[in-house]
Amino acid sequence: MPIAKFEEIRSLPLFSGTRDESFRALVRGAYVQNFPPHTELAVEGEPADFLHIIVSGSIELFSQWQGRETSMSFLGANDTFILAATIKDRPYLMSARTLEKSRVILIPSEDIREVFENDAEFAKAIVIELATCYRQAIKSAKNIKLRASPERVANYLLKLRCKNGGADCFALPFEKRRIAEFLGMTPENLSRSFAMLKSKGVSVNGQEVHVEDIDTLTEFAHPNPLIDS
Amino acid sequence: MPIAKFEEIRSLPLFSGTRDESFRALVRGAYVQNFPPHTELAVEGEPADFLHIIVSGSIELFSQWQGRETSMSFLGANDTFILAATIKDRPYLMSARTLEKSRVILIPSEDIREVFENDAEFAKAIVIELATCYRQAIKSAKNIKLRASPERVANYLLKLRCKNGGADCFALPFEKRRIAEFLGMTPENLSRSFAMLKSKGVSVNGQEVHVEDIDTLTEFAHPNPLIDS
DNA sequence: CGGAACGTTGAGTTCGGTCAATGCATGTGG
DNA sequence: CCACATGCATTGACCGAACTCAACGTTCCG
Repeated sequence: MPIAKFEEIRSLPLFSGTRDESFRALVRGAYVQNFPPHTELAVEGEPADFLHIIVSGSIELFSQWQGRETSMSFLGANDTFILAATIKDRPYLMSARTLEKSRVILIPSEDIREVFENDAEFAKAIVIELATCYRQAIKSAKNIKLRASPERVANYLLKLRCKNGGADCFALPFEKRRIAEFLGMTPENLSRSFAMLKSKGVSVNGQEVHVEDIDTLTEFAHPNPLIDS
Repeated sequence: MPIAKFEEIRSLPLFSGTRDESFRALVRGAYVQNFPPHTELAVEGEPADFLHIIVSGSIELFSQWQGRETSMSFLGANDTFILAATIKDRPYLMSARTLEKSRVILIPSEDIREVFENDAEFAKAIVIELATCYRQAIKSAKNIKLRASPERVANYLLKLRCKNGGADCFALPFEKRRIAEFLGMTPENLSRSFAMLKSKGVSVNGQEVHVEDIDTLTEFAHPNPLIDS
């Protein structure tokens, strides 16, 4: 496998400190793949044979139980999944599907574990990535357990606004039904939350969001860095 | 600080592969402390100056927002907290309090980060510990998002039964109010769930639980290794 | 021009939370 | 030893939040 194909990930935080020799060992058995939208890349319960790194596109992690389904997180370019399963050599806890056309690099889990043993810088990068994922999971749990659904929606909009550089007008990044699942509510309820947030100076038309009164919205949402980062 | 004081943790998975030299560096600035019940050891939002390792006793991790509070997890002997904050040098996301008299070892976060850089075996142990915590957090989120409250209670009882060697009679390990918070419900609702589970062959008297019909309970709970491990 | 998927809205129901009263166990001080 | 206070657990009544189901409008595609 020519290393040139992987130049696009060489500079990612996960590999930036990695020795050239280690990097070559990582990409030796790796391959790049393009997936169409709505393709399942991983199914929960299956063994974690590859670490996945997203080059472009977007991917949803979700879980199912007894016919119910919930979104766990949305990933984009440069994100990885599912590192913990790779490290522990255990089955996936979540399934993954593409939301749009996506380009993904797959690295055999064994290679990850091997390089991890021999390259301290790579090990450090892995740990930081894992710690970040863990803290994100804790924040998500706090969001679900401590907030009512309109509060979760309000804080989600504030986060989106922030990601868009603080503009008062921006687009929802995914279908509303996906956002609803992610926020732990039904699509119907998300609609009602949007309707209710009109009184807080928010208007939603299709994918487009207008925040007309940031102060009122913020006062209602009570955003907190220990939940919303 | 005499190394003898720390012999009790030398054999923990986190340190079992660590070189003697590294271990000495870790315990040099460390200290052991005994805390009475209901003592706060950490407050969310504060900087993570120490990694905590529980020698004995039990500790609750919890979070607050807008006057509301929720239990995030219960820890016991040999568990650590809060590793991710130590690694990333960021504030705690959760507060910690003792539930009973507890003995805890505190290691300065800087020492952890330093030894991590120089001892590959220790780094590996850290990563495994972190990956375990992360997967536990994911399981917990799935439990909350995918299950109704009586289902969470039923599965919690099955897990307790398992921890007690499969005996059909065992004691709840904490106050019911704490268990309720942990399971994402009110104490009143936990009572009602217990009442409802009578029809599934469960009787709860005070701290004592009797599982009289494991098959019926299991059929209702639908336990899943990807949630309940 | 259908047909399909999504989003919204309304009506009805269920689940879970709030509040208040009671019971029970524990602990304290007289 | 008793009287009393305190805190937890339970129960019932009530309320509100969120889910279900159904209907309808819209958009997007074939």
